[in-house]
Amino acid sequence: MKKDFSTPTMKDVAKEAGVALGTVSKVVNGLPVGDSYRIRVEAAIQKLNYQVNSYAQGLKANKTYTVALLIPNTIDPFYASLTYYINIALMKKRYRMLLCATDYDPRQEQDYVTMAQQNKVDGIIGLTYNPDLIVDENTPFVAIDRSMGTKIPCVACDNFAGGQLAAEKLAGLGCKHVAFLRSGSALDNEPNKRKAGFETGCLSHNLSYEMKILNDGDPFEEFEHFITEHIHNGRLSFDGIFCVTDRLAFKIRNTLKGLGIRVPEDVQLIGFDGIRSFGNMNYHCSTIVQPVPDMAEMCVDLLLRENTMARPPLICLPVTYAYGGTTLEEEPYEEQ
Amino acid sequence: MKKDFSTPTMKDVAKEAGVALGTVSKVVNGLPVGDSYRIRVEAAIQKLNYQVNSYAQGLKANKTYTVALLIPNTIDPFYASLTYYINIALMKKRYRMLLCATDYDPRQEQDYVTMAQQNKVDGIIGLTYNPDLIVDENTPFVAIDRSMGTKIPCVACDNFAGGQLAAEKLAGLGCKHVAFLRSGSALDNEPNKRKAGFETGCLSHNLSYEMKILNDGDPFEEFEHFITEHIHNGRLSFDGIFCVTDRLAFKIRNTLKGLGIRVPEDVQLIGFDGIRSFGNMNYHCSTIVQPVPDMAEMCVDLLLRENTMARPPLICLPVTYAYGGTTLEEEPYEEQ
DNA sequence: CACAACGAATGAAACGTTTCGTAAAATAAA
DNA sequence: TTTATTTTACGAAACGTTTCATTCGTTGTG
Repeated sequence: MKKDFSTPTMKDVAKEAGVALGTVSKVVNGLPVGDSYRIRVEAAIQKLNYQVNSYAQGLKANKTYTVALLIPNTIDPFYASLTYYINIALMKKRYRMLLCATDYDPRQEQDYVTMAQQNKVDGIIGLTYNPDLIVDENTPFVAIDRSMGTKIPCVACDNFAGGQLAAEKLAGLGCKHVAFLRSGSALDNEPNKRKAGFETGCLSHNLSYEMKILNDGDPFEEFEHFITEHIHNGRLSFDGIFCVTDRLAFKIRNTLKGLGIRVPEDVQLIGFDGIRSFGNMNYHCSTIVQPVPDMAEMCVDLLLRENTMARPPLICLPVTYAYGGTTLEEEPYEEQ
Repeated sequence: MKKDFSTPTMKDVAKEAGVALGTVSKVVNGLPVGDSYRIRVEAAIQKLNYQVNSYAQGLKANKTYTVALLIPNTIDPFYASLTYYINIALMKKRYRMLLCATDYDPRQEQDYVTMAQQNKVDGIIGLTYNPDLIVDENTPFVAIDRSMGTKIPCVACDNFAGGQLAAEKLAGLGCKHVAFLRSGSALDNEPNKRKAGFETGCLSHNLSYEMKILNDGDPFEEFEHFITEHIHNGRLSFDGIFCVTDRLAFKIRNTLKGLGIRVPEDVQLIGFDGIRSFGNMNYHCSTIVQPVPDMAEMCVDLLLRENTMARPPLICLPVTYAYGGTTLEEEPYEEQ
C-alpha cells in the first residue's frame, strides 16, 4: 500500500525538455504550442512516463469530473442495471463514478451525501426513499424515481402510463376482473403512480378490479391470505393480476403455483420493471419495461447541464410492454 | 454544474476562531489540541459549515482513499454481487470506490487502469480476462478469478473443490453417468479449474462422464446439438449435468424443457456461482455457491495490507452447496 | 533601418491541505 | 525570583497543477 516511488511531475518534464512549466501544461492540455516545443515535451513525457496528477488539477479547478451515485445496492437487478447504464453514460462524458451503496439506511445516505460534498464531487445522482435527506443547495443533484422538491429534477419512467398499459393489456387479453398488488414504501414516490394509472386504465377498459396495498414491513403472508380468500371452489375470482414490481410478481407466481393455480391459464400476471434473468436472458414474467438506458442517459444529461434553469422538475420516459410467459398472448412474442 | 459558491477553507476557520492554520488542521484530524482551542475551532467549523477538501489532502498525502473496481459490468448477478460486497468492505475501511465497468473490452480495461493511475487511486481490484493488461508495478492490484503473475495476488473461490463437490453431490443423488458443460474463456483462469475438480470427483465416486467445452464465440446451439445427440428413444443417456455457471445451467434447463426432458426427474442439474433471483430469493438451480462476501472482504484486506510481502499469490475460499430445485434431494432443503 | 505590433514561451502566484522547525507559554526545579 | 525543561501553538514551506501578467523574439510597416 505504500507509494514510495515518486512519480515525475510537470517540473521534471519541463527540466527534461528544457522548456517552461507552463509550456508542459499546455501540451498536456492540448493547447497551441510551437511544434518544436511540443515535440520535445512529448518526448520527455514518454521518457519519464509522466502522468498528470488529477488531484492537483482538481484542487486548482475545483472540479473533479467525478459524480456520486447513491443507490440502495447493486444486487437488485433494477438497481444493478441503472448502475451499469449510468456508469456508461458518465464515461461517455469523461466523468468518473463514485459508487455509494446505501442499503436503504438513511444514516448511510446522509453520510454519503456529506462525503460526496467533501470529495468535491461535481454532482450526485440519487435513488433514495429517505424523506429527510439534506442536500446542500450548491451540489447539483438529480433524483431517480422520487421527487425531492422543485429545485431537484426527478427522472422516472412514465409510471402512470405503465399502469394504464398494464390494464389495457390485461383487458386486451380477455380479463374481466383483475387485481393490483403492491408492497413497498408508502411514500409519495413515483412508482406509486402505477396504481393510479392502473385504476384509470381499468375504468376506461371496463375492468372491475381490487387492490391490495401493503406498506413497509408488512409480511408477505398477507398477499397469500388475500389470494386464498379470493379462491372459491378451487377457482380464483380474478383472472388478471398486476404487480407493482417484477420482484413481487415473481413471488406471487410461486405462491400461485403452490396453491395449484396455473399461470397464465387460470390467471394472467403482469409485473413492472423489465427485469431479466442474468441481465439479458428471459423476462421473469410479462412486464412493463422501464427504459433504463434512457433514464440513465437523462440523469447524466440533466446533472451536467450547464444551464441550471433548463432543469424540469420531473421527466417521465416512455415504458413498453414485454411478453414473459405469464400472459396468454394472441401471438406470443419470441421468447429468447 | 457551476460552482460559483466558494466553500470556506481552513484559513477562514482559523481566522474566525482566532487560531493558527495548523491548529485547525489538528482539530480536523483529531490530533491533541488544548481544550480552549478545540472548542473555539469546533464552533467556527460549525458556524462556517466547513468541510475539508479531500483533494487538497490527497495532493499533500499522495493518497486518496479511493480504490478502483474493474469489472465487466454490474448487470450479471455474480458481478453485481461482488460489486456490492466490495463496496461494503471498502466502506468499512473508510475507502471510496470508483466503479469501472469494462464490458469485457480490453481497450476500456487498459484505459481504466491508466485512468486509475492518473487519479492516483490507492489501488485496483480487477476482474478481467484480458491477458495483455499492463499494470504499473507501483499501483497495488488484486485480481479476482484469474492469476496475473506471482506479483499480483488472486482471490477466487475454491473452484477445484467446487467441481469435486458437484461430482460428489451428483453421485450421492444416484447419478451414474454425468456430463460437464462449459462455455466461456479458454484462458487459464480460475473458473476453468472446475472441470479438473469435477473430473477428479467423478473418478473417485465411480461416475462415468462426458465433457462438452465451448470457447469464446462458440454458439449456444452446439450445446443443444450435444444434448440432442445424446437422446436415444426419448431418453437422455446421462442422468446428471454439471454446468460451469448458473447462467449456463439456466439456459440448459430451458433447452431441456423444450426437448421434453424433465428436470430433475430425468436429469439432475447443478450449476456454479450461487445466483439468486432478485438478489436474495430462490436459487435458479441447485448450485455450488461462491462465498462472495468473503471474497470481497479478502480482496480489500489484501489490497490495503501494508506489508507487501504478506500477499500470497492465490487465495481460495471455500464453497458450499445449495439446493435450488434441479436435483432430487433425499431431504429437500427448504426452498425459501 | 528603426519601430510598432503581434505571437508565443516564461515562471511566479495561487488552489487548500499537512508538516515541521521555531517560538512562546506553562510548569518544574533551583 | 530565576533558570531549566517541557509542552503547545504558530505559520512558512511544500505537494503538482493552472493561470496570467510579463518578457522575449519575430514579422511587418513606414
